[in-house]
Amino acid sequence: MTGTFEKLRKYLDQKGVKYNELQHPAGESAEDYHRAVGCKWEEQGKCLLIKVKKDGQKAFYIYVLPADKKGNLDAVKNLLSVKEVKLATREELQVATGCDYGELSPLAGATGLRLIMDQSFLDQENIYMNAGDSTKSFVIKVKDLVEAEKPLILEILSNSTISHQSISDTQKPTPESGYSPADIEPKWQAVWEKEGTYRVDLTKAKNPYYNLMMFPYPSAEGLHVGNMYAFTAADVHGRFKALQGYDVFEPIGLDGFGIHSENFALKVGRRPEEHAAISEKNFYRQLHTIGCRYDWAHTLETYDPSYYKWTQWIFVQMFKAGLAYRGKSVVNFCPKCKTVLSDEQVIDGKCERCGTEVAKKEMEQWFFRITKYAQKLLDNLAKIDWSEKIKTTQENWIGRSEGINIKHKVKDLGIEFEVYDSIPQTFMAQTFIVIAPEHPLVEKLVKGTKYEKSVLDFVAKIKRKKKQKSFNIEKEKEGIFTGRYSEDYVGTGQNLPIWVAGFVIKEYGTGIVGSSAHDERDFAFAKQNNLPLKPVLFPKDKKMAEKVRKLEVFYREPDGILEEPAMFAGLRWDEARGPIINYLVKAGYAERVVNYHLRDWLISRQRYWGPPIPMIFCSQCAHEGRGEREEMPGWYCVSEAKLLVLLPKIDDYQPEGNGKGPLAKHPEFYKTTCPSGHPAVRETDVSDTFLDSAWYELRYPSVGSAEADKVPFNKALTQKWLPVDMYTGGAEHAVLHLMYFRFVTMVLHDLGYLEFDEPAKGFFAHGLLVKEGAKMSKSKGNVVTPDEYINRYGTDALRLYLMFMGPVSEGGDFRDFSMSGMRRWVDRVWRYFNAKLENPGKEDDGLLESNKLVIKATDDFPNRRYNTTISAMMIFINETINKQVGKRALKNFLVVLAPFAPHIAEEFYQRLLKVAAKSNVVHNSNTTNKPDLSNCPSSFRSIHLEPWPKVDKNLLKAEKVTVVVQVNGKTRATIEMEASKTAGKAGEKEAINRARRHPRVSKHLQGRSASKIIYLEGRLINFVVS
RNA sequence: GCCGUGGUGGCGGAACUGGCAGACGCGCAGGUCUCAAAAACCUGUGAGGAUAAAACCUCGUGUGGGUUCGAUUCCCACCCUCGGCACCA
Repeated sequence: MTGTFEKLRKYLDQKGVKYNELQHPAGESAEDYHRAVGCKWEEQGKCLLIKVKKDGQKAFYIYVLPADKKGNLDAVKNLLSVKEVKLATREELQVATGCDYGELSPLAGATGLRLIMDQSFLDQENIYMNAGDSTKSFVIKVKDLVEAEKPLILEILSNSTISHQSISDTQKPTPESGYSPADIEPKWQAVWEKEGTYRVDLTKAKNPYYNLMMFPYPSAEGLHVGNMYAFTAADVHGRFKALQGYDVFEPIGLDGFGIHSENFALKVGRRPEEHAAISEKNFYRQLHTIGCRYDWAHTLETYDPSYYKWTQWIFVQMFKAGLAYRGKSVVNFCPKCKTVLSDEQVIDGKCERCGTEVAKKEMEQWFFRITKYAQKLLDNLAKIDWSEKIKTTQENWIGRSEGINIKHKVKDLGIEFEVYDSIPQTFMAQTFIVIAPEHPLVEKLVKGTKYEKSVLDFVAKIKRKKKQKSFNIEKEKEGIFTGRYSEDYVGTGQNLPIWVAGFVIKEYGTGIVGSSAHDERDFAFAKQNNLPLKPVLFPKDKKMAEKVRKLEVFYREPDGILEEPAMFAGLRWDEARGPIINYLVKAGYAERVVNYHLRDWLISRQRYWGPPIPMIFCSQCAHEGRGEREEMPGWYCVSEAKLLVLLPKIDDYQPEGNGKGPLAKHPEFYKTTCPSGHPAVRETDVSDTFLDSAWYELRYPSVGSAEADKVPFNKALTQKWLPVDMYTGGAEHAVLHLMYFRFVTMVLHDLGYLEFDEPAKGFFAHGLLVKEGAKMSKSKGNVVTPDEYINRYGTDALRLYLMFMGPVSEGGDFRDFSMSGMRRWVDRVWRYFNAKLENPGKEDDGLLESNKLVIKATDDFPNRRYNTTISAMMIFINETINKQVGKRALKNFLVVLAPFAPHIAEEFYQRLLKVAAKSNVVHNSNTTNKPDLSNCPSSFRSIHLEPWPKVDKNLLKAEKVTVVVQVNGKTRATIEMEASKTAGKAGEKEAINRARRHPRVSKHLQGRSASKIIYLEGRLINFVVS
């Protein structure tokens, strides 16, 4: 490496090129720098290569990466006054430059000069030149540089013949290592498939382990590297379990029904089912390449009629159990997707799928009564082994709140109503009542009074504002008096005025709130509307208390002291809660209630691409008050025998946003008869995509089974394999998918279909893989597909790279900088094994090292600390590369490697078996991409089904230990001792004596006496001196 | 505001249960080999000081306190990051 900064300076000086130096802010990494410069790493575009030979010495390469290819090309032509400039792809550049090594990005790893273009070659005067030192670079005028190098550049351009080579050519084995993932990976994938290495006999398996990962929805751009990150993490776990002797069932499928897929299909002008067919093919192709141990005999797609028939069946069960109902309410409506959304699907007031601002609309919709299960969803959290983070999030989302409903009666009208209060300690402070504008009671209160018009106008205004999203929830403290009073409030004889206020939420509690001086909102509302306030809680500080009394400040703290009612005076706010609730309940003024934040699951979607909701409505029956369920006259579910309700192929499948789905335009679909034979109509809405994925884990084992079209899930298989042992997925689904997933299982349990009431025993939340600090998304254009990287580095190296980034739970930042480093390591392993297998050591050689590795790995795997396992493997290679290593140690290493790099591990394990069998057959690595299975032995023994190595503890006993010697807690020396000699009194004495004699220690002990000596056997000695 | 998570070199990260801070890797620097590259291999790499060179010394895990022979780890207070929730009465 000669591309030093100073050399570059010298070069520029020599050429007379003017430059400025740019010092990068401290702490900026090369990545930060490149980002700042605005260069996109993943630019698929072409770049211009200029080779600059310098004074017969070393060569610099200048890479110009234009953002806008066409414009820049012309600019380059102009500058150089040439007719033609050829652009090369990165691969071509590699070939042309001979830089055919791991790091293929033209901007990274290139020796010598790097020239990075920001945006436009034409407009951008300055370019940044950075020579190896990422902390500073030169800022040079483009023209100056090109002018100085013109003769050379011209010469090079005229001479260089950039040949067109395909990507696969770049993967040709390098002569040094001979490692070619393009050869071995498809080869072993084919062998595993042929041998059924990952296929489990679902009925006979003795040790079942269901390893599930959240299936992807087939998006437009294909499987991205974030999916692969999650899948690899889950797969490593599954592979480890298999090595431990479990029969691991690891299925995969596609969540291809729903708005997201439909929106994309619409965008590209393709029919949803056509898009599904195309993306299915692509996804399964990609999923085959990422090296996971999928069971390809048990795939499912949610849009497959044989699947969604049973999604509809679940709807029917919900209806029969009284858990599906129609409700009219203000719902979230996405104007772009032209459909309603559940609360969970609205993020920051925007549509979860498309980011459009969500509007409020009053519509009648299908709901699932998930709130009925709120308590169970909460209680069961205690018995499942899910990550705490997810549990907490669910807990918060369910939002259980305990309190009381205080009884009220409207004066003169006699209407009774209740007011929810979760902090009733300050009930004596309540001086007025506020009611939500949407509350039905409002109309009754003002009917026929002089307040009627103004109140109803106010209500209309607030409704309008909320609809238009112009209701500022932070600031609005508007309200209006209804003219009514609550009579004799909790027996105090006081009448409290009833107001309508925009800030009250109709859906929470009773939609009516008792207001006091000890609630911030009420406080502000009262001040604005000149309502009385009566503080009853005061801080201990006299001055502060006076301020509270004068209503100068708002106050509510747990250590405040209550003054009223008299019987509780002197109690602290936090200790008064229980007694006060007891008092109010006993006196009959209130009753205990529990409220939840969780709302019912809005299930209908006015779209095309989903399972039609299997319901029929008969207006005649409705009129006569007949129906399948008493509370829902006119409604019948499609009988189980008549399922499936097939989604018809229609041409006008685009959503119109008129409150009805596209199916509503098709009488041939919706015209039917009710069970009594009257003409009736089918429901034309489809169900939410989250219903599709709320039960898929139940289906996987039964896919392809004899009665797959007769039952949603086979009873025996379900009993054997479920609940899921380990479920891996993203934390972002904590309140969406994971809540519905649990809910559906609970319902099916209560209906007697399942013996368990939780779908997954374990859940692991993987972190998010981001791209240079930003979330990968199509809109940002930074979605990375694994294909490209698999082509360049191989699946094994990519898997290792992803798992080495850090703990899987934390996610990571995908950058292609260090990936070449991992490929280098895989190359190193390749050479290592070639050498070791050629000349294996004695049986015990390397066993100590491999034992240490196995111990570390055994420890790390359950915690998914894969990064440290990989680190331990690197240490093993480093420690033994120049030593003799026996076959046992080699095998141990390969077993640990296998979950991460399944192909290379298999490759060398098979060679190892041959060596062990003293066979003279030398394995020829194929040079074609076609897998050659001819030399695959019939009695194929895959490394992936080998038992996890046992640790030989005797070996470790013989090892020397390092004892740390400290003086006053500061490490001054270390001494080596045999582990066996550090034990007991004798060991202590020996160790201390040796420590004292150590020059570095004695120096610090000189002239001072140790008042205390701490000895930890075999680990540490600490001399405490004054 | 509430709930949760985290803060360690140039970067990703490591450190068992309170016991050598910075494993492993990336990057960078120097070297070997090369006509020259690439690859490979070797060496160095927290900061500061000291020295001809070493040995060595001091500081250092967001900030300030505390507990301890000893603190990245435990306790208290604060600051910041990133998630999630939020007029929930």
